[in-house]
Amino acid sequence: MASRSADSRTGNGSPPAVDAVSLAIIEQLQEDGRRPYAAIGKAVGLSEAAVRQRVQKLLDQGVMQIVAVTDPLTVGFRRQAMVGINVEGDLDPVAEALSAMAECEYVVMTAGSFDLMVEIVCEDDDHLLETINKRIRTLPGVRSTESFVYLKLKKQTYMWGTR
Amino acid sequence: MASRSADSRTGNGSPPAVDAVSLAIIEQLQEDGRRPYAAIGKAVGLSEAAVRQRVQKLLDQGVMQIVAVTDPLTVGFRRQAMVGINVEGDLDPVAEALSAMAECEYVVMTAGSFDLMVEIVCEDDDHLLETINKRIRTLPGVRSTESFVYLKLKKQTYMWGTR
DNA sequence: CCCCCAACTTCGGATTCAGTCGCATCCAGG
DNA sequence: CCTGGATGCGACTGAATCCGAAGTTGGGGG
Repeated sequence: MASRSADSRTGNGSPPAVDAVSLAIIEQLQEDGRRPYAAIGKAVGLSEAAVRQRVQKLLDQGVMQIVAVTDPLTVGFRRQAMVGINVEGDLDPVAEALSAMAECEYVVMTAGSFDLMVEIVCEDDDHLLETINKRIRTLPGVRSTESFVYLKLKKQTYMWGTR
Repeated sequence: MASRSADSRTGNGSPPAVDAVSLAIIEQLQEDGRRPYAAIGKAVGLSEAAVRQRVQKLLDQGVMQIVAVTDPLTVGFRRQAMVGINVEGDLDPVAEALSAMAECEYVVMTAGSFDLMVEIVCEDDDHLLETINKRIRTLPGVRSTESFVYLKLKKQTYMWGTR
């Protein structure tokens, strides 16, 4: 029962370990997020209902989500950049502020010569400049930034766990 | 008609501009990749079949894909890093080699003090070291690398075009 | 003016989804 | 060893959804 208390923890404990069958289900849905439960069941050796229950649980637990992902260029976002940021003092408030910005697609705290790295998705050069210069660099605690404008996206997969 | 010939091009011409209705459909599927076509139709003002046809075309054209995305930590990948790379000569062969590696989730050519930036997803420290030290740094043309190990992922969305 | 193409709607049948039930298995405690 | 509770699975049923085909409309281009 003492071990039970650990179960309620959100993420990085041992309990939420996804078993091999659920991994196989995830792989199926990574190929096609709309694949019918029956087809998945046949592929992984489970009944349709069992697959449905597992998928529902995986979604509820936040282990995976099923979403549409788009090519930014074709939906009108022509400028992207990775921005490395150095911060003075506590990282959290800066990370929170960045996360609240719609243009920040990706915010991560890192070890190395940057404290934070942020991926920015913008419509055009003006939008990108405005975002970096007026909104990020003016955040309290931001000491310096370095931008890496995207020239060409060569690979982008969503296949974690498919190895 | 001369402009017509450009239509056959894969991606970055003007033609594949996604109209407002398709954008609305994409937004629906970004919220829930399995939402029924009828529900989407009601939301965007189209019949169920019309939505289905548009979704199929968007998928065929590669404008979007519907996939399951997972939290790397919960499926056994505990070490991630962004790696900035400087290259000697042509970037393409290096980018190709990186794209072929399963551990490289994300490969992009950039302007700035790195030529390439790559996101690496690994199971543990050994795997990460092996990947960076033995497989990336030994690629012909790679002049230098700089690694940014992830300490905490603060935000990760898939909402391009939902603004 | 007519033809053609693209996109939409309607429609019916096959499939799939969403609950619910009972059963087998597994563990903890008596 | 045996019992009680919880969990995960397969089977079943009605309702919703998916899917292909066919018919309709509207707008260029010849």
